[in-house]
Amino acid sequence: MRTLKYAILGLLNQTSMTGYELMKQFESTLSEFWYAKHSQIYPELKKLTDEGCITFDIQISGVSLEKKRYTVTEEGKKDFLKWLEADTEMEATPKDVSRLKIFFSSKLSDEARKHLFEDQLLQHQCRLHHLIQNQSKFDKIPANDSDDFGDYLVLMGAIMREEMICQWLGKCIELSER
Amino acid sequence: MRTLKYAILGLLNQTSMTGYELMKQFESTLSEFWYAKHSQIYPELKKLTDEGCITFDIQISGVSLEKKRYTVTEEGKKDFLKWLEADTEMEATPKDVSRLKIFFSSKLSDEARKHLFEDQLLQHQCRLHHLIQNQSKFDKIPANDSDDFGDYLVLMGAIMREEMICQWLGKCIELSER
DNA sequence: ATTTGCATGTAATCTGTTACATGATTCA
DNA sequence: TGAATCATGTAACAGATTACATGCAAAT
Repeated sequence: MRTLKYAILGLLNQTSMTGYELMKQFESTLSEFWYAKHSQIYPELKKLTDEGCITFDIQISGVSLEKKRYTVTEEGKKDFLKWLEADTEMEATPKDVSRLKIFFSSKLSDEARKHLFEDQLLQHQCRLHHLIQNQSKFDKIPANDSDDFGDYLVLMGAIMREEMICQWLGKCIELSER
Repeated sequence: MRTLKYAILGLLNQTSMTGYELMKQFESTLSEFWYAKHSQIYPELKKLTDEGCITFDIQISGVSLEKKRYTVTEEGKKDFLKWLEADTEMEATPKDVSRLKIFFSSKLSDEARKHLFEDQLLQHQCRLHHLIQNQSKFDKIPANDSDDFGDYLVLMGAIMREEMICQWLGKCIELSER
């Protein structure tokens, strides 16, 4: 499906960047729904260059450090928009080790089961806290044609997801203690 | 992490099964949080046999059809419990192509963006409907030491997730139309 | 000076999907 | 008798992670 390709094209379509900056974007904003390590990003950038979707120019930082700043070509923009406009058939529910363990939780002792639920609850409460802090960077809802609009929507979605998971785990604890 | 290994051990720990029946289990119950194709299951069964986690006996069905019925060994049970009891550090948020598209949705026309949201909403409403139908197989909440307990919890979690996503997409449509 | 972060790449391995391949059984 | 399903496997490929590998720049 080449999703990494389109994630990169989409980001470069917002602003020209180096591979390192792309990596930072994946770590920060996009980490709630897509991500890639540098070992996957650099080869993909090379491939996209060969395919004519992006170009780069080399900038020298300091004395001799070479940076490759990548920019989307017209062909790359076309390619990206075509992907964005195409229908997305719903994927299978994502794999989730925690849910798998909860599925088998009847095999645990009462204490171990309780620990499993409460440990998960704590971790998700922590993530929720961070997301809410993140949200404070928006002082108002961005316009639907600004780059921040999608950012706002997915952050809202992430917060709703974590709230739901915390609720669910709360119910699991409740039902487990009957 | 060998998660497939433990998913298989966990299922076989409930009842002995053939590879084909395991595949069916992945397609039905577990599909909300784990799954595997037969092309991944059969090699993994071979590997687990070599590792001494499971054994099999061959049954002849009809005239000549050979079925391998797999059973967990004591070692396999120990291995499974050790995995189940170990702490699970929270994974990265799962990758999600739809959310990636929504992240970039400001690049779409008003109509295309509306279509994206409404198409997703429809698909998730449909999945929610199926999940609720599934839930009706439980006439009461299973005891926390029965095999059905985990089944009930993850189904509840899946329903809550789909409800949350439908709510989120509703809000996306709302904010997009301002 | 040393540590942290910037910056770019490759190699080996693991996980998972799609396609290839075969054959028996059951039901209409 | 033909189609759907049961049943088992392998091969090629795609996607992603971990580890290997190098070197510059900035801050302490």
